[in-house]
Amino acid sequence: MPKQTFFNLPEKKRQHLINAAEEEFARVPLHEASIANIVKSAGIPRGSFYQYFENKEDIYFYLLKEETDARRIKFFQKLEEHDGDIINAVTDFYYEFLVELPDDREFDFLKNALLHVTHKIEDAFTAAFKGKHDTGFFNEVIEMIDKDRLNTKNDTEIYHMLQIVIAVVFRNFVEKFSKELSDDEAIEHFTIEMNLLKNGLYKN
Amino acid sequence: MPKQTFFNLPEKKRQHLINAAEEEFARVPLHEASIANIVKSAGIPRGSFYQYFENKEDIYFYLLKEETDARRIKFFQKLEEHDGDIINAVTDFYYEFLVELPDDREFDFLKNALLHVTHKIEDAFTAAFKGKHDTGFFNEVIEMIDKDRLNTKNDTEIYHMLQIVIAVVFRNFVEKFSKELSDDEAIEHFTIEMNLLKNGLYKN
DNA sequence: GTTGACAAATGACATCGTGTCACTTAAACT
DNA sequence: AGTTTAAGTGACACGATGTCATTTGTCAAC
Repeated sequence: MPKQTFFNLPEKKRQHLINAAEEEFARVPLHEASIANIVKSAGIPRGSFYQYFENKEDIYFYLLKEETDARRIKFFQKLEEHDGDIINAVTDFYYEFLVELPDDREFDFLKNALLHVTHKIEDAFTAAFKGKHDTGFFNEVIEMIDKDRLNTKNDTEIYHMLQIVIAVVFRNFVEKFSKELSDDEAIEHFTIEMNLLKNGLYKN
Repeated sequence: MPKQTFFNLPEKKRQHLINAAEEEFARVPLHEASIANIVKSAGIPRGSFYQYFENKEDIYFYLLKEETDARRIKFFQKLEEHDGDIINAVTDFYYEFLVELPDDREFDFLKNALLHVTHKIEDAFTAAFKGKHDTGFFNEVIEMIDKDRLNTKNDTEIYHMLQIVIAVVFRNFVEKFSKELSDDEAIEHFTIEMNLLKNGLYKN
């Protein structure tokens, strides 16, 4: 977490710094990003950066969380819109994400994150869906899901269903970025996989 | 790829260097590993390292490929043993991987890789299953699969089934390592998810 | 309005890591 | 032996990180 001094900063200066950081993280993935570039672009001295943040990761995960928090709200909206149909909700979510493309900087930021995923980054992303246990979002999703459509009413199994869906959604994002699929191709692939998940891979 | 000079090295010296590198990559993930440590531990001068490899990534992905190549062969064996039943094959594969634990160094090496996955690392792993298009391994798997068990005979859909299976297998490995699950827990989770994949998430 | 105390700002610096390059040594071939 | 080609070597230039002693700013109390 950023230090208190960061939040005490005048709005304008704080935005400047955030912009500079986003720019750098859109340019290159986390491990290639340099604090030197951020402070240079933000026009602040190096020492100041360390007044506000512990290190590079600190500001990175702060920005990433900001980003994913916004998406989580979107996801819950979709889940409600689709009456707890998790597959429809997630498909709509994926579709909307691709179509109303974030601006270039945001796009590149997420692209870099997804193509250079570490476990911590994946956690930050998936927290948008399943939430941390202590925040209770996971349970919230389970409650909102329409269990009548599902093959089971067992919470443990539903938990694993969510894990599967998240893994496949994630994979599709990565594939979209790494193979530079068009939106249409990406959505086609996504739909095929969601249907396979629904109906199962094997004959019954 | 390592340079020719590396392969020209006397067996013993080469093994020494490989050992030193594996040790370092077992200690910390790729981006924290230092060439300084490797050459120090291997007892070779820094300049020599660059005679053999382009950089850190070069030796890392070489080692990772060695590792995954061995596993790919195992996977094909399993696929044959289980008469093309991909889920059974992959479950057996997962089980065996966990039980006949690699030695500590190998274990930590893979753990570090899996917990700090980048797209390139994931590719190296999944290549073990699906192979590169140009090597034809993907087609090979498709041919070996018993399509009669599947919900479709369409190659495109089967391709996506494989992608799904790979994504879920991958997720289970990461979960096992990140949550430090016992082997029993890991296998239980895996089995649940494989059954969900087989039968589908939704009622039909 | 001066003082004192605390928070924030600053940039030089110590440290460490990378990749290169000019030079040395060894090997192979004539 | 002499020449050419490959491999070995470590000092060095460069760039990045995180720290710290010092300076600057702020604000309440007197």
